[in-house]
Amino acid sequence: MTSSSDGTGTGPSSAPIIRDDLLRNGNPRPSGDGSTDRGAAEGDGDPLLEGLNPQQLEAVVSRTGALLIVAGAGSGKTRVLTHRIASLIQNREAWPSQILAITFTNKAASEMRERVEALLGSRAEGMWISTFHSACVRILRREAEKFGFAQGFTIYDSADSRVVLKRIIKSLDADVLGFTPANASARISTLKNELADAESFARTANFSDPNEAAFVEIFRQYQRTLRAANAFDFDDLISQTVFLFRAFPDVADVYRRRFRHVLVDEYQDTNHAQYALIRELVRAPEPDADALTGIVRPGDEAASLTVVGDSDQSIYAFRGADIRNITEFERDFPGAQVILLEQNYRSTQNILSAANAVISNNFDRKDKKLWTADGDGEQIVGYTGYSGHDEAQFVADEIDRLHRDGLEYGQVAVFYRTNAQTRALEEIFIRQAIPYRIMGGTKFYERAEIKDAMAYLTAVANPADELALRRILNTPKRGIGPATETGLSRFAEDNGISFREAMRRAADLGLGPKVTGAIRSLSALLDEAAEQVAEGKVSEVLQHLMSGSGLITTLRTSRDPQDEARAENVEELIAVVKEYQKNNPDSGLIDFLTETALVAAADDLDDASGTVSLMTLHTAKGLEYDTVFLTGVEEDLLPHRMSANEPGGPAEERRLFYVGITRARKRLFISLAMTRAQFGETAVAMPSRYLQEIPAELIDWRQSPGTATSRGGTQPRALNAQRGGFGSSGSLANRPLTEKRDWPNRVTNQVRDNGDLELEAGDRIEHTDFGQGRVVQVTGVGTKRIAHVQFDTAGAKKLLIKIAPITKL
DNA sequence: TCAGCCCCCCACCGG
DNA sequence: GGGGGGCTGA
Repeated sequence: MTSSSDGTGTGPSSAPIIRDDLLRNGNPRPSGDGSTDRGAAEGDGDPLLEGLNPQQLEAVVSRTGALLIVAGAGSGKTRVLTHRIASLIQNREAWPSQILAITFTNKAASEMRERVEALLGSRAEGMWISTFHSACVRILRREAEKFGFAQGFTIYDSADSRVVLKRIIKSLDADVLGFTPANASARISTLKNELADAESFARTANFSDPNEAAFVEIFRQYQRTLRAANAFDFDDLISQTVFLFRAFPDVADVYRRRFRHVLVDEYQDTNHAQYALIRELVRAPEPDADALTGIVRPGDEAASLTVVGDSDQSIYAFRGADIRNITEFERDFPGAQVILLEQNYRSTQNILSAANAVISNNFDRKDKKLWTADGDGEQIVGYTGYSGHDEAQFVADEIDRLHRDGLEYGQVAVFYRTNAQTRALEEIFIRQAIPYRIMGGTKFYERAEIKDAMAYLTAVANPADELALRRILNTPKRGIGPATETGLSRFAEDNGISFREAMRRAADLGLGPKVTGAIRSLSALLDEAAEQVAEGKVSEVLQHLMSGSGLITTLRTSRDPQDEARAENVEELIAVVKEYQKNNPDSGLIDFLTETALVAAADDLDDASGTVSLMTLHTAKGLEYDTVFLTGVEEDLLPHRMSANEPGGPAEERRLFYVGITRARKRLFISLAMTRAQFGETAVAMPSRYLQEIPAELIDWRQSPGTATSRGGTQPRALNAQRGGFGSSGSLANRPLTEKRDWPNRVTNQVRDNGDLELEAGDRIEHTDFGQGRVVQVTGVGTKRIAHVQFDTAGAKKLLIKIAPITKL
């Protein structure tokens, strides 16, 4: 049992300002009885409680040990969470360091942090607001040495895992059994999400099945390789933290005592490993009695747990999310309080009606209808382009129009199902001079040249990482081929030394003088860099590695025209490092590597307010924008072809569509294309089945998919049967459209190098896609000059002069 | 033994 | 469109 605060020791638990009764788990607050019928008057005078509806207020002030907030889209969930955190701090019920708030995406984490900081100012420091993965890395880095890893362990991304698996599969000839790096990786990932490891799996495996026997061996070797490389993959970060807590209860207790308030966002998306981690964290620590006084200190009870979720927004089944975690919360945590937030404060009624109509097609759900008191708003706008580029052009034109009417670019988001769809959007946006930023994509860090540069840093930070060493061994080309690589590897094995040590002893391998010299100078470069690390400056280390290795120089002098851009990317990485260092003066090389491994893009380093945000529907969850473009609403994309035939697939894809719709505050655009490029080829696309689930009167089709038939002609286009088909506001209804020439407003993705073409107001130009027009105005300088053109038939457009496919007449 | 070239095969979503 | 594997020429 908890005694009263003694007020003498150190640490928050002894601070007199902490209200002991409130730290106690499960105790009612002095001022309340836990009923949801709490008058708003209670919030009077406290800015943190003002303007909350009764349910939101209860969710902020409730202090039961376990709290589930069922929050429909736009119901003020983030507001409730951030105010709840802020009120804990403000009322001195907790120190910031006692708060652990977990989200799924980096974007959501930085958003929550910003909002808490806005409420509290600098008092938010010391709070852990992070993704599951970053929280686990922080714990693992501190405790790594307790279980045989060095503190500077590497985090392998999925591509790294596949390289390892590829080698293993090849060495075992397991490819004949149907193993590929991708499927083996997926299988291992699924197991790790269930907290299985190679040995526990082996215990239940059926070894008479050659496939299963081979898989056990692959799994074992994979895990052995990672351990030898002092590396964790993404799934390990969670599962190993759970194993750590279970194996070392005293270590777990440190975190259990520290985090008195654990809050989990998007709880419906937790998988078993994440669930287990939460359970471990909110378990009561062993009593920590003061040996001298015998006083048991407060904080020895289980931490309070707040989870927020909405089963209609569960979209991560593909990585093991288990909806039961939320549906069975009350059984898991007896005495838990449940609060429902249903009123929507984000979207117009038209948008909500569309969302309600769509999601009601999912069975097995508790009926729930979002509603707003704010009115119908504008109709949803629909558009069908001939191709992905036409669709992108429509999006660009609408953004341009809205921007001219005063809407900030930062208030606009474009969503899509797959990252591949960004290409067409980017090509058109660049040509149309629309500032955009791709959120959440890992693209930059997935580029080969960036991975190369990062591998140099990794090799310095974690010399055990053979994968990183092999990657840079012959990058740039220095005449060290596969034979030499294998030779080094064998030499290391034969002599019981690391690959890195084998490089130092290259002279003993009996290789040619040229190759030996190449290995030794690389080895020396890495040694120099390692010494430099101790002095601090990560950017200098990277610059030294880049100039010493000649990576940038090689790219600059290459004959391949694309290498120039690659060199610039590496330069940009150096700039990123410098920027990182400026913002995090106390952070070292390992911190930087962790950050880049876990934080998809450098997107929270920059303020994106002046740019349109492009992201996948998955990244969009939890965010909101004034204006939303939901693109590629086609069969095979949404639902995606990989999900359409899986059990639960179409329902999950519908939730994804629902998530996208409910992000919009005022304006929602839904678009699709008749044809879509994939594999570099163009295929016919059909409207998504979900489109017909939106009541026809809610959508204003600027250009309807109508009754156009697919090229195969065996099926009418999916939608015309319902509700009399699409509105015929577009001129295309009831007219088969199979030929591109029948389709108006079609654009290409052509660009042209216009060099230093000079344009001024009044000039006439001709554009490949838009025909003739008159230049109204020219803005910007140099390569960023933009022509504002009034086309004779295509309307007003902005064009980036340098690359637009235009000629001066 | 290595570099260059061609061809094939692929591809959902995130940390 | 692009990365990786396999083949060929030096």
